[in-house]
Amino acid sequence: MSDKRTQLENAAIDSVQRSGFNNLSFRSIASDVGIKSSSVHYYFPEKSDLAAALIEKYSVDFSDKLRAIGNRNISPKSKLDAFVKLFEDAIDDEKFCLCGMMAAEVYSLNSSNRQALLDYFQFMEDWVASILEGDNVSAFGTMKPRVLARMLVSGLEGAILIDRVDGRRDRLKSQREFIRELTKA
Amino acid sequence: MSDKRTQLENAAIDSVQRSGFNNLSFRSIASDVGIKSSSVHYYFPEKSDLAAALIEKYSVDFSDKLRAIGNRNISPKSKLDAFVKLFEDAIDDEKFCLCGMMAAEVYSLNSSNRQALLDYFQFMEDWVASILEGDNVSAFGTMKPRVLARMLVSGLEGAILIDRVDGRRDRLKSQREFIRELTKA
DNA sequence: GTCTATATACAGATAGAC
DNA sequence: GTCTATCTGTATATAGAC
Repeated sequence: MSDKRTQLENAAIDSVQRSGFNNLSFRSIASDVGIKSSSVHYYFPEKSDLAAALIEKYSVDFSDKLRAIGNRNISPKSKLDAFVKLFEDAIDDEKFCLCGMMAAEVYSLNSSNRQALLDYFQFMEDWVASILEGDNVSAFGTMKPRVLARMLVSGLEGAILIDRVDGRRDRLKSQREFIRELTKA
Repeated sequence: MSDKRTQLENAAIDSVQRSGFNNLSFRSIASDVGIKSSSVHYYFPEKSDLAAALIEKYSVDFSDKLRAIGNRNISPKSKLDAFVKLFEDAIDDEKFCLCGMMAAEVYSLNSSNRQALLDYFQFMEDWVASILEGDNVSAFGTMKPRVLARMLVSGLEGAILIDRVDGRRDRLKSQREFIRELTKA
């Protein structure tokens, strides 16, 4: 059993991915871990402190996963497929990407937390670009890996956003088809 | 000056595109049009009634714009560029797509309103596919127009979601590059 | 149609005891 | 660290006068 702070963060991340940061309450995560809402303020004085902790933890967990995939001795296609699977897993849990969710709620975030979101998306883009710069990846016209990486990051965030509405995976599947074309050379 | 109902809908749509449906209050739109919140209930008894009206109005306005673009005597590339410009205009007003925003907030919508969101995205996808099925559009490997259309819809929703965080257009620009490749044949 | 007034619920945040 | 108690603000929604 991890410490209370970690339990609170995990409960909060789960809640934000399902129902957003605005819908997240000190009361609800307190109840999840068996304490009172006033005690949550001991760990996170204001809600913006909680936001910062959630983005940070989610980003670190996610970048760890991407690095692990990147270090595997598999093809670029397999790496990108493993990447897409992270989004499919979220859909199966009826979850959106935490940073995608908070991007929609950007009006309720301070500038520091907005920057943290941008850092998350930038890291993802850089990771995808590094994969697309490898061998066995086909160009698409004159589009550079950087541009294709942006396409994939935007495409995956948009796909999970829409697919989550009905729980299907139609748009995520189209992203997979695109990756197949890019990596069949 | 349009009637009160229309004024309320316009104020509400603007508000949702900026700060979400959960953050929308009867009080705020009442204040926007100079009446009291209890009077808003005369037009929209419950918030779900308001949601339905907003999605409906936004969808009709949007599909009118797409049909107008489709009917112009211009190239497929120009049509898709005009399509992307709709998203750029939203970014410039610090707005997200209303249906994209409400898709993120899907947990607070009833099933009827969820279906209305899906109908919106489906219409957009069908429209893009119809453009991509025309002449002067290049295939990308074995990807069919339907799949490419899904790529563009997801990609544009994700691009505006992320770009809105810092007000830039980096990801929307990448979508434009993709369209350029598709339509340069 | 619009108002005042109100019921009910829940939010973030703080004070102070233990 | 966690609690009880409370302050203040805001939300949806309704009753009933005009």
